[in-house]
Amino acid sequence: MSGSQKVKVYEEVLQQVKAYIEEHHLSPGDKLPSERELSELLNVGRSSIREAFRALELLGLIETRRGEGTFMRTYRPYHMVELLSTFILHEARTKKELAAAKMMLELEVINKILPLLTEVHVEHLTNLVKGTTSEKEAHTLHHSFFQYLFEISGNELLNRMWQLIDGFANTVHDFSFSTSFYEKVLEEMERGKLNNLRSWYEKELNLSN
Amino acid sequence: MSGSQKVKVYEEVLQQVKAYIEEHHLSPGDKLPSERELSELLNVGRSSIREAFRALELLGLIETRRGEGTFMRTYRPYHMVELLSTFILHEARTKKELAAAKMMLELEVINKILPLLTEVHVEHLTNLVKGTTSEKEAHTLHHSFFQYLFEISGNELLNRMWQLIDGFANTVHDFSFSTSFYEKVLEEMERGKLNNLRSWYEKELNLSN
DNA sequence: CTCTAAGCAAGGTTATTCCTCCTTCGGGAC
DNA sequence: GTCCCGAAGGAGGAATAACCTTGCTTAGAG
Repeated sequence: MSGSQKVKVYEEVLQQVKAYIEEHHLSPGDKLPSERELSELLNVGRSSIREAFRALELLGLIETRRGEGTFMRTYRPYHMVELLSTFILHEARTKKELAAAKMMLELEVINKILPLLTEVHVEHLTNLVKGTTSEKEAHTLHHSFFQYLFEISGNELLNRMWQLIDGFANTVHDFSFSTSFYEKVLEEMERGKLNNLRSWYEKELNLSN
Repeated sequence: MSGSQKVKVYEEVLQQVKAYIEEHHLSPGDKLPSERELSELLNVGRSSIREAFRALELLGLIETRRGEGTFMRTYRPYHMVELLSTFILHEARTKKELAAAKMMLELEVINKILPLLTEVHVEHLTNLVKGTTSEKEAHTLHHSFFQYLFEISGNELLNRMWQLIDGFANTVHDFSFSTSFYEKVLEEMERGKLNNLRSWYEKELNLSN
């Protein structure tokens, strides 16, 4: 009675778990309380705890190992990504928004690392591009290329954002770029200036539409 | 037992639900089978169905209305971005990283709306800036200014990302800008070109360090 | 000291029960 | 005939108990 809570228990549990994590400063790899323990601690049924845990697991935020327990995990787009494809298909708008966000992040990282770039970096990137011949590897190249840039930049936040968006984007759309794109980028990187980058990028996106 | 299933039931359910959706061509708004129905159809416990459903619900892929049933939902990527933001922002929260992400988004939105800008828009923004005198209102100005730009751009994903970062950043640090910044931006907006924007931005950020 | 088996803790899964909310539908009042 | 109200059924929300499997720990046999 007392005015019926609109909030579902499992949502409340999610909040509590989040609070627990922050309070105890849990990092990836650390163990969360057991389902039974939490169930008693929060005064909710074990099923509700499990519903919350399964949700977090699908998100890729926790990992649960049978016979051992539930653990924090470094976030990586995961099971979720595969599922999304079924649900997104029709949304042309979502597609565009994801592409825009992805481009923004990738342009930004290039901009940021430009002053930090050394010959070693350029060489590494050149090898990546030259080592890619088949179209099949095209996506891998794109990912490695930019992942490397994000590592150079050292900005963990931007990196996370990119990984997130990249994961989503790839379920919706094939973002393969022509190798000439990377070659041009490298060329101008060595010159230390990237003026037309945005327009190249947009050209590539139109091609693959 | 025949090599022990490693796959959890709720994961299997997820696949089955996905298959069901594709097979029956369900679109947003359509109803999914009830928990009890699915439970019987797939020969699994209702709890397992619920675990799968709660996970999908958290991702924003389905919506479940008590007393009515479970329905497909229009996918919105920013829903997920929001969920993950807590954890992502939590991982990397130096002022520098936050500022970089914020700047990136704000520069991006300016870039995007530039071709769409009309006199009406510019006038609205001018009034915002001129109507702000006290420092106390400085943050409000910044928020209204860019919120308006994001609305013009119509990109909900970028908007949501910005709101999350802006909100988080302001609880941790003070990011006030001088009014001359907005004046300069407006000036160049009317000229239709924004060359030095990035450097102005960085100058402002250094001031507030 | 080493190996093994028992025991325990933790997740995996199902079933039952009860509750609350929403929709539907039928009967009676007007 | 129309409108309103209430009962019934359907659907999700939640708790609890029971039982299984897995993995770790540990005490005891050798």
